[in-house]
Amino acid sequence: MSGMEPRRADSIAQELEELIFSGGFADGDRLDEVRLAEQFGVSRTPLREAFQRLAQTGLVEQIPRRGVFVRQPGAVELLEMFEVMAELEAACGRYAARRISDSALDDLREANARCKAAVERADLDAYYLENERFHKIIYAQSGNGFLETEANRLHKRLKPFRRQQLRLRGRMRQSMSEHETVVQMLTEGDAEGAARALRDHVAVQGEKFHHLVAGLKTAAS
Amino acid sequence: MSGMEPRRADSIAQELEELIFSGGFADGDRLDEVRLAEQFGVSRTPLREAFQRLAQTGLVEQIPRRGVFVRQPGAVELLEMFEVMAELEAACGRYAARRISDSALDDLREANARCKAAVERADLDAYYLENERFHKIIYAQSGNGFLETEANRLHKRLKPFRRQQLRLRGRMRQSMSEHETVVQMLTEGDAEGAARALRDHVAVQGEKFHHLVAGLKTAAS
DNA sequence: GTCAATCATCTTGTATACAAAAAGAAACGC
DNA sequence: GCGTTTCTTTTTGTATACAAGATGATTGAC
Repeated sequence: MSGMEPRRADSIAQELEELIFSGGFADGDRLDEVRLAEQFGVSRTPLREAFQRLAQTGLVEQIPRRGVFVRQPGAVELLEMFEVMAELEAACGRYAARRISDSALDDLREANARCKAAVERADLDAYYLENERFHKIIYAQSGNGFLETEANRLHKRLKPFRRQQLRLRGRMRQSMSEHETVVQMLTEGDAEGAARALRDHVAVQGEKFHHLVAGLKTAAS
Repeated sequence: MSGMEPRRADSIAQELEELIFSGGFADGDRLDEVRLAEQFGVSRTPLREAFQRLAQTGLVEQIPRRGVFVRQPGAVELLEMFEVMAELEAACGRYAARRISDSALDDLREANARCKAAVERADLDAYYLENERFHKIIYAQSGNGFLETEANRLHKRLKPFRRQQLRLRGRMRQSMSEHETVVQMLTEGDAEGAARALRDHVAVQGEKFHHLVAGLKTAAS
């Protein structure tokens, strides 16, 4: 995909991102420049560059003259992000309903079929992969490159949380039927219908997750 | 507002931002690290930090081992950005219709009245300022902090372009009447109506601007 | 004369060195 | 004993030095 050798700072940013996503750090943890530098075997310079990349996506907060601290979103902020994701997806759907190509519609149906197969096998990983394909096709078919980029950005940030939410009982099956509604609306060229279907589809994910997290908190207290 | 001394890199990023916004650089121009460093009287290190800030907001593009290049959006990309802005504002409006407080509604009416006064005086600067207040109130009243942040981010980026578009004949007056529709919808708690009014209000700005730029290009060729 | 290869130069990326600010510890006064 | 103040230590921010890739010129082959 890219024959270009990435700069060291880039790969470090990616690795740190993975670490934070996978729960390697708690909310508020300070990222020690010197410790991480020797851990990665580089100097502080590329690390500081990596920190800025992370700050840009909101994964860490840089406080001047204090340091950088990981920022794991709480239940409320997560719900807010899912709400925005729902709006972006709705917008993609509205545009895509008017602009989507026949071949893209076929791709959508194909991804959906593979999703269905994954549900039958209860294969969470496969489902997750095809689900992502499904959504990215819609982003692209919005015909708005900026919208597509923004949607992908937020989609990526919500990735680790969406996954947990899928584990809820019956969620995969429900999600599938929502996908089918989306495809139908896009096929009919119903812009508002597609927008509504996508908004609800994504918003429900956020709400489920919100309940999940809120529930955990209550249980822990 | 902030008693905190900003780091040097921050202020440099801001200055560069201003420079790019105000047309100090053309699309594709390369930002020379050493030249700018001595121009600002600092070393390359804080400049490189500043570059990353700018890359994050999309003002410049960093190409590994090549350098950073300013990226002035063209007519198409600008239209795309306005379309996304329209969707974000519509979302703010939809939420705000259910959540807005009475005092915020008063603030909105007040800002609108000052807008009107500015139109009468044909005072572009005053109009622009109050218009911004108007929109930011709606972002805040969405009750979704993440949405508010994202809306403000894009709003800021579109700032220099929105301004030019206001110069079109009759645009300020039209914009005013659109504002009044928005206030009415929010007062009535009509979520979909507020969303539609705001989407149209912002989308038309993008379209006007698109025509404006496209027209310039055609005339120049 | 054109094209290719090599070499010189310039630019970016990284490492190290230094300065200044914040955090923490110890001494002092009450 | 508690709070305050000073001093030490740690940590961030910036400058400089060095390494490696990219650009452009020069040379040579055909």
